[in-house]
Amino acid sequence: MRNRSGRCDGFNRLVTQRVGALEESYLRRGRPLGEARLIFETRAEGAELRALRNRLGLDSGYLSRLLRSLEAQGLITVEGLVTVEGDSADRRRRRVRLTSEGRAELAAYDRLSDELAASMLARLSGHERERLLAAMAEVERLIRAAAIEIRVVSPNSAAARRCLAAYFRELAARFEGGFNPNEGDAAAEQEMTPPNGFFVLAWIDSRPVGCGGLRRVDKGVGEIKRMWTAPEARGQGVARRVLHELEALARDAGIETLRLDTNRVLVEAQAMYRREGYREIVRYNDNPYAHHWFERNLERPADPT
Amino acid sequence: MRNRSGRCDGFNRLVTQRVGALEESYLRRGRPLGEARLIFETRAEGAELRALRNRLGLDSGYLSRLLRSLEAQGLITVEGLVTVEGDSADRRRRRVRLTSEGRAELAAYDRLSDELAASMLARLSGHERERLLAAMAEVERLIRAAAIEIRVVSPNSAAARRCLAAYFRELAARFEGGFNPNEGDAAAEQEMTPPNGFFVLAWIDSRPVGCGGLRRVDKGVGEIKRMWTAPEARGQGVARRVLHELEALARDAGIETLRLDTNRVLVEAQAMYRREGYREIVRYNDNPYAHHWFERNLERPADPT
DNA sequence: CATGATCTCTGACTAAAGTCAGCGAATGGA
DNA sequence: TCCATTCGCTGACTTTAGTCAGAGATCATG
Repeated sequence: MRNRSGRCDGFNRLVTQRVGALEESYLRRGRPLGEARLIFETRAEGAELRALRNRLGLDSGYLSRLLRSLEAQGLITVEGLVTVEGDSADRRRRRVRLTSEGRAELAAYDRLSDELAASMLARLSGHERERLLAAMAEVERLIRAAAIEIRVVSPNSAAARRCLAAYFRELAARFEGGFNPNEGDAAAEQEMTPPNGFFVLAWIDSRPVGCGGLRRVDKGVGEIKRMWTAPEARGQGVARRVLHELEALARDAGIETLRLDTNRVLVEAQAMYRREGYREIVRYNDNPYAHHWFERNLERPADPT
Repeated sequence: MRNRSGRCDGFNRLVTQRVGALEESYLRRGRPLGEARLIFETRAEGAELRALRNRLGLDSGYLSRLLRSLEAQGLITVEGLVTVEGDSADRRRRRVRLTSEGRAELAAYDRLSDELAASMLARLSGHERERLLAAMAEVERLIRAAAIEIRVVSPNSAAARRCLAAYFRELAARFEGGFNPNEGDAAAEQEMTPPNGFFVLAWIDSRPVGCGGLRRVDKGVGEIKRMWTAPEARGQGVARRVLHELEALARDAGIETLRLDTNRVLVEAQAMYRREGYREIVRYNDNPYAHHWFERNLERPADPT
């Protein structure tokens, strides 16, 4: 442990130094770091104040003042939320957007960040450079994966309902003939409460970014349903973590066989199930939206073939 | 380029976040970050004010004030340099040392750093954890390597003389019969100035941490001498970088064959020369301190066998 | 439609971080 | 020996970062 932490320790000190150098270079643009961070975190696509406050850990009063200052510099505009599809948006919430000058500043900050990285890479050989970039990507991937937290929740909780609603909206958009949650398997969620089932949410930075449910269909048989990952969190192994959690819960509940169905357009999902040791089987239900049916025996390890 | 920098960018933002979390946890010990950083950077072995000022980028007045505050808390003592071996030390310079209370505080900060790392690792599987640690070690190693800078200097410059003096001290301590710089090859340094030779220093954070020299002994033949790495910078590839630089300079100067001699106790050096493509040859000089002689043809690639 | 909660904003603060000019002692070369 | 330089220190300052209480608008709920 000491040994391993020792290694982390060196890494911590090293990156603290690099971050120090980065922030120093930001300061050279003649703007306090708080404002620079705000521009940087808003990005070109804009952001809600809420999100900025959480991500940067700012007091709401302080944030407000920083925004006024950036507004006075002509770098941002603050506006109410746009109403999406008749949904009357919460008119208390506000959204920051970079003006074109603001986007130019953001680009300048991005350039500084690039330059620091480049100056760091310049003295390495091509081979070493590739290894460094690969190692950095690996660290990034794994730390992001470590930031995912899986928790069992009630399928009726507010966060769960938001995830399910987003899931159904996506199905309606992607399925060839649309999707009606009342057909298929309407009230499956109600069977996803202990002890006969579970519903889990995946969280990143206390934001729900994915879900999945398990219900018992027979003594030793369970079914996985409602597997979904928020678009902004894809490619980080969220669904895999959700699936593993459900499998562990199933094992604890004495379930040996897991089944699931899926639509033909959800090719990423099918690929993941195969990777995780699920094998295609014959139709076992009459879900009108399903085209493929999978099964896995939890006793056997999940080596993909 | 954009693509690659894009990856760095994500990494930068990620570590900025982690560093933010780390500093927040430091603040929980109820001491301003500036003081905490100072304790952290002083480490158990103490440090010169100069070094602290450079590493942390502090104004000398500000540093002084921070030190007074830590002194008042009983965590550090500030004292003059100790005179080493009759060398009259510069009595303006001062050195910080942690008291036993200070070391306890340092340990507490180290623990916080460990805990953050552990909480980060906790959600990963054993396999992933190992990959993360390996990737972090790789990033650390390569960034450290990238921080090494090699420059051609005069062998009479102050920094060069300091390195050579340290080198000779080390030889005197390690060689079985001691070492007298006046025997062997006394004034070799004088031949290490362009165009007939070169002397290079390796720098980390503008501190010289290693040296090496090249002199021409015949039309197409050169000799490598005075290869040394400071103890605190070993294991980071400093000597390898110095050697590569000298080889490149030799090539530019039309030298095809490089030779060198070494003492039997310098086993790390011998291993490095072999790794870098040098082959042992018969004695080519009468250096009384040499037991092994090596040679490499620069036309051939340096694959070790 | 009353009530409590939430969201942003303002004013009045405090603490921390950092800058600048200059002093006295020590040093290293001409 | 003199002179410019370096090192650490002090006092007087500014800027940045962050906190706290409360106001006004909006929202969710019974």
